[in-house]
Amino acid sequence: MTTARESSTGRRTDQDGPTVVRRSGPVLLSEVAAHAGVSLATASRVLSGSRSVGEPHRGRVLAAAQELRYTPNAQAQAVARGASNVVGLIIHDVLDPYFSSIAGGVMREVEERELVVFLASTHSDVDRELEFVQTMRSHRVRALIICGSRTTDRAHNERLVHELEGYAAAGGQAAVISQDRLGTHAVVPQNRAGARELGRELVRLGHRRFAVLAGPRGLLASRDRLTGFREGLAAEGVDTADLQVLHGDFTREGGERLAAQLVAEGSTATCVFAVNDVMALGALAAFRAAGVRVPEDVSLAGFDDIAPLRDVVPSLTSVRLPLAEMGARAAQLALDTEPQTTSQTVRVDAEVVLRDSTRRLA
Amino acid sequence: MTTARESSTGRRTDQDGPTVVRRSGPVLLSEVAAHAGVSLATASRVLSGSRSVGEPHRGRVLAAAQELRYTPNAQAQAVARGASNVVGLIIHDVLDPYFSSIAGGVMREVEERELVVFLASTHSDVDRELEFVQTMRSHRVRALIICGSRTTDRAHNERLVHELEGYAAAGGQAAVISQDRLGTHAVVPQNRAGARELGRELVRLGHRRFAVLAGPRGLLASRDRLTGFREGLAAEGVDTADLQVLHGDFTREGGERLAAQLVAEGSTATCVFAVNDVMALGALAAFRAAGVRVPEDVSLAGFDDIAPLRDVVPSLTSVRLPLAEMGARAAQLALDTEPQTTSQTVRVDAEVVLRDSTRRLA
DNA sequence: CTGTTAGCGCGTTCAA
DNA sequence: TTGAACGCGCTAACAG
Repeated sequence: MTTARESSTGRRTDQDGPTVVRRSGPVLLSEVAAHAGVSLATASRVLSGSRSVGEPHRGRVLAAAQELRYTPNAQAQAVARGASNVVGLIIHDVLDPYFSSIAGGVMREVEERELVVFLASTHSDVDRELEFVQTMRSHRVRALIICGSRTTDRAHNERLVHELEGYAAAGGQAAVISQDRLGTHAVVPQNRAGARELGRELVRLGHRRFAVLAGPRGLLASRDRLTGFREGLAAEGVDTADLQVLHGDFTREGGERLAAQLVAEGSTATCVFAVNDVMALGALAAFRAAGVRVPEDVSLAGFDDIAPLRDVVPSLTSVRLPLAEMGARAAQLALDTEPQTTSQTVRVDAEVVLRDSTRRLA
Repeated sequence: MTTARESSTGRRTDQDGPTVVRRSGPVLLSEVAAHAGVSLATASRVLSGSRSVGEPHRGRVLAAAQELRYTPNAQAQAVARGASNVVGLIIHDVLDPYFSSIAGGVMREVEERELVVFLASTHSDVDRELEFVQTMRSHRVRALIICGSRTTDRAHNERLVHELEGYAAAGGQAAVISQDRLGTHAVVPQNRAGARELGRELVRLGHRRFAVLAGPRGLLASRDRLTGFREGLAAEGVDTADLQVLHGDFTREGGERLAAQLVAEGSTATCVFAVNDVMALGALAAFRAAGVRVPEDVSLAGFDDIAPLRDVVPSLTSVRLPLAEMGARAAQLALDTEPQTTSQTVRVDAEVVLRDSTRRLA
């Protein structure tokens, strides 16, 4: 066996052996063409499946490609073709079932079209969100999907809109899953209406004194759900002036902390509404730890109806959102809409699902 | 406002207004250069942060880039530079907490290096796994991470190895999280040892009659855990000849179905080992539905110690795997190893965590 | 139907 | 330090 070093150009070493092909770096189309004895153009045509290929040649190119283990350079293809086949997806956290369910829906739709997805998680950091949008722009993603509640942070919103305008101007399609505030396509869960209906149902169960475990004040999803919940209570004749509202993180830990606080304060609420399910799960754990029984001592309701809810006892009352479908819908909006079209908004209904965690009061 | 149509080339329309720039498609580096009155090369230098830049120029380029909202074309950069900044990640399912935890770890490591991740989910379909490896190769990912148990499917393994050899030959780095069978770097959870220790602990709790809810027969993770479990029982003097083993899907539904079957058959086992936590969760639901109490009527243990376990009652005995760290470690192996180096294997210990779902027998 | 040629957007060498 | 020119791997006009 020869120990001949390869030429510094990193190209193939010419040897007299049969087909001993040592090389560094991927196989090139030009090599396939040469190996098949045709021009680069014809090789490109048969492998790109474009059109018109002579049968003596066609087969030889295919054979050469297979033998050489040729894999086209998607990046170069995208540059030459002027359009990439990747979709960007920005979420807060893969570990959060809310986001992973949506991601699942997006990916199903994306993979169906033989595209690839860039996934980035902001961990609720607005600066990272902005960075990722830039990164996605840079990679010329043909569609960009941003999910996660918008906030009242005007400065951030403006920068984001600015960035998205640049993206759109360059021919990119974007869709958000949350509130319709960015001038892009939008899949908008009916947070307010859903929470309103939940409020009404809970009052109908006989509850009058409520506490709400809310997210950060600037988070629109939390805000909308709180507003809707208030409306629901009011619609059923409950005075919401003294509604107890605690603000914390939009996470399991947030819910845990707030519920503990509720217990410590000796809240007299008979029913607690956590504005999302992960917070509700945290609250459930805190109540359990404090010896407060759900629903005997206090009723508990969440929002989103995430998958892990299936495995908790008592089963948790929630407001169902078709998460996977929302993701899929957003992907459709971004992928199947003609550029230069006015952006569309898809409203998604939320449905109250009463379960064991909310009891009927005597 | 003029309604002048853009030229068919889609380039900028020359107008006399101040800086009215209508164009289609992204802003180009050449435009930034022109706008700054410098050559393309200098513009490239300052924006790529390479070196030596005159201060009259440097500033003007930066200003022009900002004004024009220039975003470099990462694809073209990758082609010109000969190296991309994307990492490929192949998992089975984003919705499965096992995989999303690992994905979280991978992404943390990847984002720390200012890289991007391509995420693909196979839904346990080996053909899709192979397709995705090709796709990732095609996109010239600088690192590829494949997670999910290997199988005994020789044909598939060979094709996969073949594909990965091509990837490696082209200079790519790959790491698997599962078994070390692909000739790549590997992060290998000690499934067998973990299950063995679990078996011993359960016997020490007084159990003698066990049932195992296993995954598909060809799945190595399931097989290793079953083997280890057997060894653990045997080590404590339990005869495993008549160990009851049921095979099903490696999913929550699989666990649910098998547990229901166990109940229907009137199993006399006092302790059930589900080879992974999602199966255990499904089993728990099935037992609950059948009126079989855990752990009073039967003890139950799982494997992986996934996050959602926190919220189930009774708390589930499991074998802890540091999922996020495993993902991070795999990313490190693939990203921080010099190409042409022999592939490394990192063994990851699994730790038994006894909780309420497994009771001590009288 | 095929090969030649000119791009795609950018990095980088080479002189100047 | 700067700019002209070439190269990256591939697609798509254009002729033949």
